[in-house]
Amino acid sequence: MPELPDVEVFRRLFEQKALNLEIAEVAVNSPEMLVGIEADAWRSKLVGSQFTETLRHGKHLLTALSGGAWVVWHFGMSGFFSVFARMDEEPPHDRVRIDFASGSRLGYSCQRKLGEVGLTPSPDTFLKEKGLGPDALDPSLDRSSFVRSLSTKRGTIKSALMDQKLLAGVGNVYSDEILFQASVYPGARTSDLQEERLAAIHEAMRRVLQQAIDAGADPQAMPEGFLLPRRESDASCPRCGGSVEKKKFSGRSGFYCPSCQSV
DNA sequence: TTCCATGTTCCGCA
DNA sequence: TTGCGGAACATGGA
Repeated sequence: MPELPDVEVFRRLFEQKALNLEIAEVAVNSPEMLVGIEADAWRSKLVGSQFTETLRHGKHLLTALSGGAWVVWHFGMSGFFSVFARMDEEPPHDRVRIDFASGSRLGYSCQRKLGEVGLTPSPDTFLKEKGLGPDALDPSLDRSSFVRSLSTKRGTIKSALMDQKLLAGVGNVYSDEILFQASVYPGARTSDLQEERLAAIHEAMRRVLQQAIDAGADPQAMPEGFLLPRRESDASCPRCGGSVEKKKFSGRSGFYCPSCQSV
């Protein structure tokens, strides 16, 4: 679930439900998911404090604490937030839970435990440490800088789009959608693509991510013509009606339409 | 039972 | 030396 659009939806939920509330209690049910800090130390940073602002970079969500530090949330393949108005509710696989003095609670669930929760002094420090590229929707990643950074890549265009050090936020599902919308075969060598095609991918990337956010990252609410709700081998292509194919590209399964997408 | 899953990191090979 | 691609990671559903 959690690629850029999903995390943006989480950010908005957090912004709406968790900002400026005193943190009364913190439960760390799966301490192994905390990175670089002990559960007790992390808890005591939060309790008595408040979240004051949020920032999303790619698939990471950073939330500022009134004490100065920032909590870093990463959702792996199965993470999400849930908010409860009542204290007697709790979702399954609740790895971390924050109870607010106002009586509501925020749960961080991550069934597969591939996510991470941590603490950083500042977003800058964190981004530098991780070596993340610019956020895929950042205006600074314009057509020319997108083309420039992709021009150094040797592998497939699909894996280039998913390289978080190049640009942050695009994962397996949205790389497929972007390439479908741009009519480019996922297994095309990046170095074989002309500049106009890279520019088309850039344009499709911005459009797809924004539309997915507007749809609340809900597959059923995506615009007509999206491949995303049809990630099955026997599905029909929303554009030509032909059959969607599934194939491994550098270890991940990609879905594409062989007649609409080409090198 | 075996395979697969929307993420990241590590290792071997070119 | 650098970078690509596959395996591994943890867990549960088909």
